Amino acid sequence: MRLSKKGEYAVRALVEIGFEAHLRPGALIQISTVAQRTNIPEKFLEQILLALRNGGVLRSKRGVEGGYSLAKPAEQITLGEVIRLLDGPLAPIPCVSLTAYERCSCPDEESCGLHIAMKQVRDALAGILDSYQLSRLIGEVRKHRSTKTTEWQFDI
Amino acid sequence: MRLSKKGEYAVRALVEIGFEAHLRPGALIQISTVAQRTNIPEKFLEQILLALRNGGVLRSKRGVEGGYSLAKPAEQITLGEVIRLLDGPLAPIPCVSLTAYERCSCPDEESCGLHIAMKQVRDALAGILDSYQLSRLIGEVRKHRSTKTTEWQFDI
DNA sequence: GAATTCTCGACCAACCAGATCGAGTATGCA
DNA sequence: TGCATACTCGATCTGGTTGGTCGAGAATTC
Repeated sequence: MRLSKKGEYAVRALVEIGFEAHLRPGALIQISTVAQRTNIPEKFLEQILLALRNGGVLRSKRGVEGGYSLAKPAEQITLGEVIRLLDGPLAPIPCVSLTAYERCSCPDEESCGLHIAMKQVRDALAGILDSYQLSRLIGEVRKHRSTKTTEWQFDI
Repeated sequence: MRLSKKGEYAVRALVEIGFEAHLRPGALIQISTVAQRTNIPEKFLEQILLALRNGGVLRSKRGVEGGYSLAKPAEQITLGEVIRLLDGPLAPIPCVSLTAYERCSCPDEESCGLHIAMKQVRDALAGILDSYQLSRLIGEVRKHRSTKTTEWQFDI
């Protein structure tokens, strides 16, 4: 039931990017900067941000003064969306997945105990992750970092 | 967020063994029989049942007329226990695991958004799986199979 | 046109999942 | 005792995934 490094890094990077967006609205932030601040291997992070971009979570600009920024408000980005983008479906087994359903070997799904249990798990997982907004994570970090730099604390 | 084949097979096999226990209380059932009925590769199933035995879920007897049976009542066996035995901790990342905690790279866990979110996921997962009894799964199967053979239907 | 920064495909080592094999050991029975 | 039955257990194999790196290319700005 593990979250991959990709998934983990994606969330951490997004928090960093979202945090920056809050400090300097509209600004772009470079891969290298994010990599430094989060301690994620730069070239690996590159792949991750690209996936997020292709998934519509980030927006990018090339060339001098280029970089990444959120493609939509942090309230509209959920952990579920991000994790699915990098780790695939949330469902523990394919036969209970809505997005990537695949028939399993049991003779009858309706009466398969495992199926019923895993459906519950999938629903719980989706329930939590799909309603967990990026803005919430950022808020958490802000609360913490604000003990050092308080100047932008008022405006949220 | 996948459940491994081992975990899946373990549950399916336990349902079969538990079902048998209900039909013929106290009886033993052989690996080969379970393998046939569940369509799980026999030698692979062997490993799984062994792990379940070492984990205290199954009891075994060698030699002629040997086999496996539940080591305790089906009400006392939970999906959580079984899955942990074969797939390890339920927690999506080690830094929120109670049973296999490991510090992660973030500077402060209390203020790490990912940490907070994943803790919720872990709790939800454990909440569902640790209260899901094997007997419930068996009941489900009984309900279904009883449409064909009804003779033992009364006694539960 | 040169510096910067994202894009993208190829590559790689390590690890793990899923599965198989074969020898070993305990047990019951003739 | 000897043999058949079944679990035990370590070794091995294959392919795929994970986590990560490299290098050339394309867009953008100055």
